[in-house]
Amino acid sequence: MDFIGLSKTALFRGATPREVEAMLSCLGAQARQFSKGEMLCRTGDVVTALGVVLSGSVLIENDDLWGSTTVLDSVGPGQIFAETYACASGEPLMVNVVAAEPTEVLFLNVDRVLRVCSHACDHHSKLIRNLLSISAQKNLNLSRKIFHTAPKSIRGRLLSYLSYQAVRSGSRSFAIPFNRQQLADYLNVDRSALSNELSKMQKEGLLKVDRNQFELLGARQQMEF
Amino acid sequence: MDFIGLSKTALFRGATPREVEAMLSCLGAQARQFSKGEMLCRTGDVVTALGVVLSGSVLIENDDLWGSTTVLDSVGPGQIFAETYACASGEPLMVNVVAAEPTEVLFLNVDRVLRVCSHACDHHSKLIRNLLSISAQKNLNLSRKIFHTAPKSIRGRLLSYLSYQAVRSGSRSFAIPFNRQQLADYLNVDRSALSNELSKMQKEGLLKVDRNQFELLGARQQMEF
DNA sequence: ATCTGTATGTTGTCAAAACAACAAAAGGAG
DNA sequence: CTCCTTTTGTTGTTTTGACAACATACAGAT
Repeated sequence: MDFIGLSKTALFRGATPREVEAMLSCLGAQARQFSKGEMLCRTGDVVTALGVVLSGSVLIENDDLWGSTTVLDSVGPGQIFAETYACASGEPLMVNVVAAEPTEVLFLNVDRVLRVCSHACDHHSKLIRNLLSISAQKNLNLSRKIFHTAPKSIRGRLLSYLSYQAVRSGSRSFAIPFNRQQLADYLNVDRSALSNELSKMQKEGLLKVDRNQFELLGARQQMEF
Repeated sequence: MDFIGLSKTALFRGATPREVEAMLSCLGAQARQFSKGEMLCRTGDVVTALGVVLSGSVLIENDDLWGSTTVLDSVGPGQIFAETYACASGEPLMVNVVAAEPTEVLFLNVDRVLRVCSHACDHHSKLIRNLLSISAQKNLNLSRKIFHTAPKSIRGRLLSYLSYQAVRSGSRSFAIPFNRQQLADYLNVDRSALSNELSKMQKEGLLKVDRNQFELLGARQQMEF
């Protein structure tokens, strides 16, 4: 990803490549290279800049009390990371950011992004709107995950998640973006138990499943369980 | 809460009462009254304005598939609501907003907030920074909740939550802002099971508890479980 | 002090889900 | 096609936590 490609990302959407380049110099953006495994930020750090992945990818990881590492997210070209911490001034990181491969990252100081400069105010304010939109979007994603993992039973979680997917797709029949293991992780349940529950629900006539293709059936789904 | 009070809120922090008043007229803010039980927004609505509670309070509620209602949050004077949906343009609400009592609310069109006007740009951009900061902060709160409810066992959740509280307070001894029931709700577990687990952990010497006062003990907490 | 309501702790039962181990199906690569 | 890998489904066992019911402790009011 070069500066031209940036104009297609969520953060710079709406700006032309020329404008992107102008903004970057105006903002004093710093590009840096990282080799595989190198740590860009670590738990406890207080960051003031957000990162834009230009090429390669970074992993957002957490080390628990017992030393084992969990990958929370993977961030690829055009996507940003650490923006939440940079925007909530002063909050120390609860995660590590590690290069998953040779990676080039652009760092943007959030204060300078938010301090509207006298020139180019219109693109600049578009950038700010994009940043806010990204943050709000992330917010909704997190809320939804909490929402779908709130029911105590696997069936409850599945119905919550699948109902939402049906509404979102505007149809009782839809595909989900997860395989079984990923869905189990998302809903915070055991994969085999998830498979099992789906089988049961299918036998009870609540839905039809084939791989990641689902169909919710009948009004009975409001009554059962 | 009047316009003077607004200057002490998270959204308007940094602006004087005079400046707040100037901004409000510049932004075309609309104040409205609601009587108890009145619905301000409902599931499925697409909103373009955020709400600031001036007096009274509103409840953020969810109606599940079976018609029962869950209160997700309560928003009081000086706090804002619906800002996430208003900022993530086009996302329909997944919740209802209901007046819990006679309530006065100020609605701010987010587009106008984000469209920097020619006058008063400095306060205006402070407002935008505040909004982004609120969003980022909310983001971190949601992430933390997801994080602390990720472990499958009650003990795991407790250790995750308590460790964080210890780090945040900078001491092994600290108070938490929840009673048992609230903590159980936050960690998504049964209250009595939570009490029980705390007892066990205390017997095992992992910690000391008295009401909402906690003390994490020794290095053993890294080894056990 | 007593009464009352609320918060917290304790115990036992039971259903649900984690876990483990395996079988079956799907999808590629040669 | 076969071989290999990955994904998904099935079954049985074991652990866990939800739930109910109750006991105890605490705080406020009278």
